[in-house]
Amino acid sequence: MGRNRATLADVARKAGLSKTAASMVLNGREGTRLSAEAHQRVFAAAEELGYRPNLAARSLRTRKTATIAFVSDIVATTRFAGDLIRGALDAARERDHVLLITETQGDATFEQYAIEAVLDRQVDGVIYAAMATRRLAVPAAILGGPVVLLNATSPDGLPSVVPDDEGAGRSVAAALLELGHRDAIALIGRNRLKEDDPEVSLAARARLRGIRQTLDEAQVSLLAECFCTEWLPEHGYAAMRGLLGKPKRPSAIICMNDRLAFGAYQALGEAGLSVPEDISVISFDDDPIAAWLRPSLATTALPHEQMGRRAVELLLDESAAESSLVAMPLRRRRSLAPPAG
Amino acid sequence: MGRNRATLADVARKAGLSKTAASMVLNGREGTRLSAEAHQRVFAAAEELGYRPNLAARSLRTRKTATIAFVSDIVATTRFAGDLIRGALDAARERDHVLLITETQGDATFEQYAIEAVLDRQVDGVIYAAMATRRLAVPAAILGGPVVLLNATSPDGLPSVVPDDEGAGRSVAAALLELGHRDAIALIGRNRLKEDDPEVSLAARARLRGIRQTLDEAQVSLLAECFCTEWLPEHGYAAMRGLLGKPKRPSAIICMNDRLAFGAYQALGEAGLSVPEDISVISFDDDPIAAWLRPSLATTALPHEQMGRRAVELLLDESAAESSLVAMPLRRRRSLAPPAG
DNA sequence: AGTGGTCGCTAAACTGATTTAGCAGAGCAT
DNA sequence: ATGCTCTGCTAAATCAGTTTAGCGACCACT
Repeated sequence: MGRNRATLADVARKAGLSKTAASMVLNGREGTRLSAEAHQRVFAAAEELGYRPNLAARSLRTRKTATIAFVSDIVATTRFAGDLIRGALDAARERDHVLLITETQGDATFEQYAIEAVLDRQVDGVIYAAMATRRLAVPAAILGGPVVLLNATSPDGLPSVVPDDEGAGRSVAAALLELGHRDAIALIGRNRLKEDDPEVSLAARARLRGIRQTLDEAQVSLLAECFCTEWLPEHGYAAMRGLLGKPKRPSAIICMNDRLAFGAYQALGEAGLSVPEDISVISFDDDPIAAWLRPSLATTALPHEQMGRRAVELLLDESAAESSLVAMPLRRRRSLAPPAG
Repeated sequence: MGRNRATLADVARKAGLSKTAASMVLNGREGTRLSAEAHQRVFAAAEELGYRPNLAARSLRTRKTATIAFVSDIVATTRFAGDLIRGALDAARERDHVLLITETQGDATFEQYAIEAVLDRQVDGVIYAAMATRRLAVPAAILGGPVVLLNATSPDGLPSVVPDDEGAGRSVAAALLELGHRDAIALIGRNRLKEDDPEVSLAARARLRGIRQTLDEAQVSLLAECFCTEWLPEHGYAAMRGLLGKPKRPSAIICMNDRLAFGAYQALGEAGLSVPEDISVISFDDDPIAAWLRPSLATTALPHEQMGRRAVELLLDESAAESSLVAMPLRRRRSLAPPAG
């Protein structure tokens, strides 16, 4: 891989100058008194030889690698990881950096290994990412350098990038109120564990808070709240069936995520009810299936790609703010309508 | 990030030996005649100082970085990328390597940049991955070192890892024949572009070949074949509606992927037909939605994680074979039943 | 007593960049 | 003529490892 590359010494020789001169010219150093002609010669030589600096040699001296570590708990199990990574990748490229990716799988041994691996490679900074928005403890070892938390917060008050779930909760509730839904709104996806343990999820509580706040302001209270042990389609299905078994049928359903909503759609379909004519449905995440459902599902998007970008910005740009709350835009789709009757 | 780390010189000093001795002991070099006691002292000193080698310095000399580049066309748009990466990540960790990830977005400028970025960092090898199984041309620049194609093949005959789509086609057809379906099997998802241009897809043609081969052997021919411009739910939906409008209703449907099948389910639901009582459905990919559908969808799994692993093995393990075709296991689920009547 | 071999270890070169310290020559003032 | 500053450039040190070449002590053998 890349043997016989021209070295700085080759460039200097070809230009008839010293390595020092070549190095300074190529690095665009200010304040050197090298002649315009010397600049020309160095650039020409570098061009001609196709010179590319050996980054190992450079970072040995400078302790900079133009490399960022992206350490996450779980890469694969969620589709969202891809977007997070892609955003970070883009922003890193714009800043001439590259991403070193490792995964801890939530395992202490792997985490230890991952941290050592990236520190050994002298990365310029670490993005510590969680796949579900949550609070976590950052290993002390990486606190020696710049760290940004992505989709997570920590007790240490490190800079972090998280989605505005509370705002999303407000948007969702407001969208229903706007259409005239009031006393027949039901919620699917309450979950004690997610709501009470910030190390499991910060999203559940924030979404709920946003929903409650907006409904309270309109003096509306929920018709029903269904608890689900997980946020998967089967749980949404079961919850929806439960709701349909009750005397008062809801006019609108808020699901805590799109997968629950998918399950709810299935139950509604079986019961012969139509979305949105009989019941409106709105949700969170903007999983691809939201757009695939019939009718398409209104939801609030987790802007993962933008979050990934933001993390790199916080890490590398001096000017960037300390932390950031990324808005979750509402996607108005076919699953919303005014209440029937 | 990792300043004041102990150096090899520190370890040597503490052990009362030379850097040479320390280096040799720590690298477990055979054939050195260093005493057992010297070994002890070096290990003790390294342990005590928490010594970790500076990889930049090491790779400057050895031209090895224990880093693999994972260059892919598109990371984000498909969920599968995560699994591919995760498999590679795991296998890399087991071999004490780390993954440098870049994305070309199918853009020549970005590709150029990505290639340079990884070559500058002297990666030990490159995994060149495509998100849809296809044929592609590998940039000449990376041919200087080990390269493995992942989910792709190239005219250069480089080692590659691809799923056995033809085998999957056979499994799918065989599963239906086994249940007694014969003259009323329809296919959804024919697509000239995907079938004819290997730079777009290798999967479509291979799947089709597998299906045809198995049906031919049983002297069965397809009842109908629907063409779709894309393999998305809406196209599956439209195709299924088209089929239901014809005089002879199919007893089983083969969809070229799970998203098409999802669309087909929607059309069947609207038409008041049940899967699998009225119509069996089987498909390809094992997208997470396959398990979420009601009834759960039988499909053949793209073993992305295993493919990621395999690519690293081909790249780093001497013993590994040249190329590999990874089996796509059949997932038998609820969407299959014998033909009605 | 001289020679050769093994043992246990080390000095120094080397990788390819950056950076510090400083040199030679020109121009100018005293 | 001497000292001073400025210009344009370079030698050498440095980063932290790996690797080559070889040194001195000791033993055995003739």
